[in-house]
Amino acid sequence: MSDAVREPAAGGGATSGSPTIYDVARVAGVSPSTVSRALSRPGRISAATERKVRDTAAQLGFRINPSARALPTGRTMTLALLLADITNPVVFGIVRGAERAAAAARYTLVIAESQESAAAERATALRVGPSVDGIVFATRRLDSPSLQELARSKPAVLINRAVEGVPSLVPDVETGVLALVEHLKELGHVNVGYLAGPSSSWVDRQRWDALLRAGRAAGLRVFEFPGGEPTLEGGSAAYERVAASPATAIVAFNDLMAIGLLRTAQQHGVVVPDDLSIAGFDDIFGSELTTPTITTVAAPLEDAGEQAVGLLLDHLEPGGAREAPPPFPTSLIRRRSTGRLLATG
Amino acid sequence: MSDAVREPAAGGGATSGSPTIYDVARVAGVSPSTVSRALSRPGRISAATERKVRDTAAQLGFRINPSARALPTGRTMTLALLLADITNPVVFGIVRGAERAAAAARYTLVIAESQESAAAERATALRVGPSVDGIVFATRRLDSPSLQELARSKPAVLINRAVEGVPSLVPDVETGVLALVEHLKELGHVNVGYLAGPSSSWVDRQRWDALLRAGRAAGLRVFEFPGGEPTLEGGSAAYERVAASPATAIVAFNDLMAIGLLRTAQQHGVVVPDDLSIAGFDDIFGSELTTPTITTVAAPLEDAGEQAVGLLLDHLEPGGAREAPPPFPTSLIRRRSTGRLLATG
DNA sequence: TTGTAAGCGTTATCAT
DNA sequence: ATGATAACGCTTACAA
Repeated sequence: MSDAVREPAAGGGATSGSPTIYDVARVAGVSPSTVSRALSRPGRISAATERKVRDTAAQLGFRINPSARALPTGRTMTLALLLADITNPVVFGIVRGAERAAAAARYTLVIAESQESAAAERATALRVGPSVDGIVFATRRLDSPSLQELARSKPAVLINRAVEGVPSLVPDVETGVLALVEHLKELGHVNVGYLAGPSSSWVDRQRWDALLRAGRAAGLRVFEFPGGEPTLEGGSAAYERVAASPATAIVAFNDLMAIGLLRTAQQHGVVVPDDLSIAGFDDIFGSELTTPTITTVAAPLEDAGEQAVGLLLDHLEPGGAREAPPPFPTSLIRRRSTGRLLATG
Repeated sequence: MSDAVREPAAGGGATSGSPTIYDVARVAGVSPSTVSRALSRPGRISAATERKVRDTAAQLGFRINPSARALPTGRTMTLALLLADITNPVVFGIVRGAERAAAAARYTLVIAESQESAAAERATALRVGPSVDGIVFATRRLDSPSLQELARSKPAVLINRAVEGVPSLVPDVETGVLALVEHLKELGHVNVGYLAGPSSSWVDRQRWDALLRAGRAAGLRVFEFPGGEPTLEGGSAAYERVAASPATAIVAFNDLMAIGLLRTAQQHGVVVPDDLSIAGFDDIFGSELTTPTITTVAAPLEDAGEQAVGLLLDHLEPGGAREAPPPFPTSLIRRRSTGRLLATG
């Protein structure tokens, strides 16, 4: 049946592989432009012809060639999501949300990882740039000037980071941190240490700033441990410093570090939360698998990913540039890793 | 400096946006075809001209237009990875490996998720098909005929699944399961229950078959609990059945289910592994975060993802179709969720 | 409403 | 070794 299509081309175009609009046109008895219009511009054509064209297109198994379409239009219908680290659980939500939003808008999502360095991130952006209509940056190493420059040559949206002149989707850390500080204060903590993440992280600064402000306002003593890798190892590595400090509660840059710290502390005989309270950020998968489960400041990352793509899509429109969306909310999830300090001899 | 490029087109092509090979040709004083050759076919051209062309290309900030290139060549230099569920920790390794391999080969990786149904998976494959040179299927709902048909119209590779006529990368479950059975036997278990995953899963059948064989060979009594969702919930949901059964050790389809079962069992006062041993598959992030940590059969998923892309790339080559790669190894990771049964009154 | 024809930026086939 | 020139499959004025 569909073999009819495979026949050697009759005149027009070489029927090499999949049928083209020329094939559809010939079979439907219309011109190629009519086919094009019927398929991409419903309504600008008589209902009858449109129907006929769609039918024969379906019958021939016609699938539009995206590259061919992108050439005259300049639109690839593809978006890129740049990630620092795919295996970091924080990004799962973002990826899923972004993919969903892209698919819903009939866009294709390209995922690119660029662990190494700022240079690698730049290179990755430049590499995928030409094949996409826009980029969502969920990276952290790139400096603002580079980001601004990249955003100039290709529509871009930042997630979890704010840079002057580049649309972005950022969390409202304030709310979650405020709740966390309240929580710790209620539990009787006074000395609260912040286990910092990578120094290049915008989010890290936000979290520390919010903690500092809220902590002072609440009458707590807050201080910062130097930044480390945002991983289990990074958390583990901080244990000695934490143990040597006066902190009775630790707020880690993220759950990964919180868990790393938790495990190492436990290995050293520290009981959490009796001897030490630990909290994190992100509510990653795994945070409620530990014993005790991790108290954390969560954000709707899946929504964020979805909105980031939505924002990017808006900027792609001719009249685009919708105003900056409000920060997405964060909230405290109280679990078992925070508690009242146990009075010990 | 680079502003020179932005000048209104001089004769040739409309300099709308990024420079084309025509711009490079004009500036370098050669023909467009020479530019094309210099850029995509190093060596087929005089060293001097190639140098000149490359320099001016760099100077103008020329970036090749992938859509334009794809039109005559038919190669998009893009690959797709189809996933059933992005948030399932099992796929992280696969994604990372695949992305790495693709990037190394200068290919772009498209990620597409298709949770729902076989129909959704098919639709997704058809949707991304035209924009890519090949597809890696890491899905499970599609039936073999559909897969074979899809593979006919577009190079495809399967991961974690074997289908006649379609190249695939599958695990050697045997080895890991054998070790697991030995382990359980050593611990004194006799009645071993298998908590099955989705009935549509090829991997599920492999695991059960291997367990059945190895179990019988070892003189154990093995039996299967009806399949459930491969999630925490799926594992939790099976608790009642497990509790009612004679099993003293449970092998779950995957770690997610194992963890789900573990938690629900614990909530019911069951002590793992004293009262019940639990093991899983995949060694996902989170398996060593639980208390007790999960004994599991692991596979090098990152390598698998990398090799799947490699295999696909091979099939894209003219002389392609390298022979089927050997199954990738699996091995037992002994942790704390399995142990000797505690004698109780 | 529909058809004709000229691009879009590359590659590939010829010549030279 | 290099240069014209014709595709590649689609969109889009411009005509009819």
